Amino acid sequence: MSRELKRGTIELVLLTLLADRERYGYEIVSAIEEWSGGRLAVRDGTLYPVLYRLEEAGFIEPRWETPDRGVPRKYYRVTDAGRDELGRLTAEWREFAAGLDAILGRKGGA
Amino acid sequence: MSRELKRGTIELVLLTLLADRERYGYEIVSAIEEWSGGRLAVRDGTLYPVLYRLEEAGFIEPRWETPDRGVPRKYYRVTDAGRDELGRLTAEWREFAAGLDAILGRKGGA
DNA sequence: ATATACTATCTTGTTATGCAAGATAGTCTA
DNA sequence: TAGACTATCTTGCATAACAAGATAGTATAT
Repeated sequence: MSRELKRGTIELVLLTLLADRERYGYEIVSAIEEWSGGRLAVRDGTLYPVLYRLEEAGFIEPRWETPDRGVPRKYYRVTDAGRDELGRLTAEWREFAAGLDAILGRKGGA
Repeated sequence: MSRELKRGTIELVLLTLLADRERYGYEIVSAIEEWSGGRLAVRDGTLYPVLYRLEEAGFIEPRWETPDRGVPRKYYRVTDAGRDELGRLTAEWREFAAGLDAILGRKGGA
């Protein structure tokens, strides 16, 4: 899977997964593979910087959970602004995919 | 339109347009807007380097046309290797879009 | 005890590429 | 003689995905 195609879509993917429910970073890696039917994969070294970008932009909020046993987990949830952004990014993706599908000749894309 | 979404798709777009028929660079800029229904746009400063990449890879071939009047035009046509690459890129795009749509279309659940 | 493997977060350096901005040059009209 | 338009091409910048590695706790086996 080409690295370049993923550009600009990972934030959309993360917001979608976190809008479903609160998740922690390491969990998201496997969720992406599962939700995409094995078609998409993202490394954790890619994931964390994206989470920080989203947090700094106010789209998601972290919450540490430190269990008696086990490694601490940092759970993220989507803010109201994050849901707005999710809607915006989704619309942008659909518009882009529709434009590309129109060029490829596929009818009724996105 | 986000710059990042276009990443890795411009070569696919160019090969598609040039597989339709021979075209020159400046013409492709407007063809992209037309074919995409106004949804996609690419600057000429973006286009020419991509054409050189495709030419160097052996996917397209140039042909200068110098009319008695007017600025010379460099027409590109797709090679056999270019058609193979077009098929490969198209499949990759469809796989990626299917994966992302699967994530976007999934409402809750495991 | 120690080695391996797994969970989990985080950082650094590399690389690819789309684009803004500008250079160059010919044509056409006012 | 100026402006707008066609047409190709170059330079430098910003962004983001990733490989690779660091850190650290837990679990199992030998």
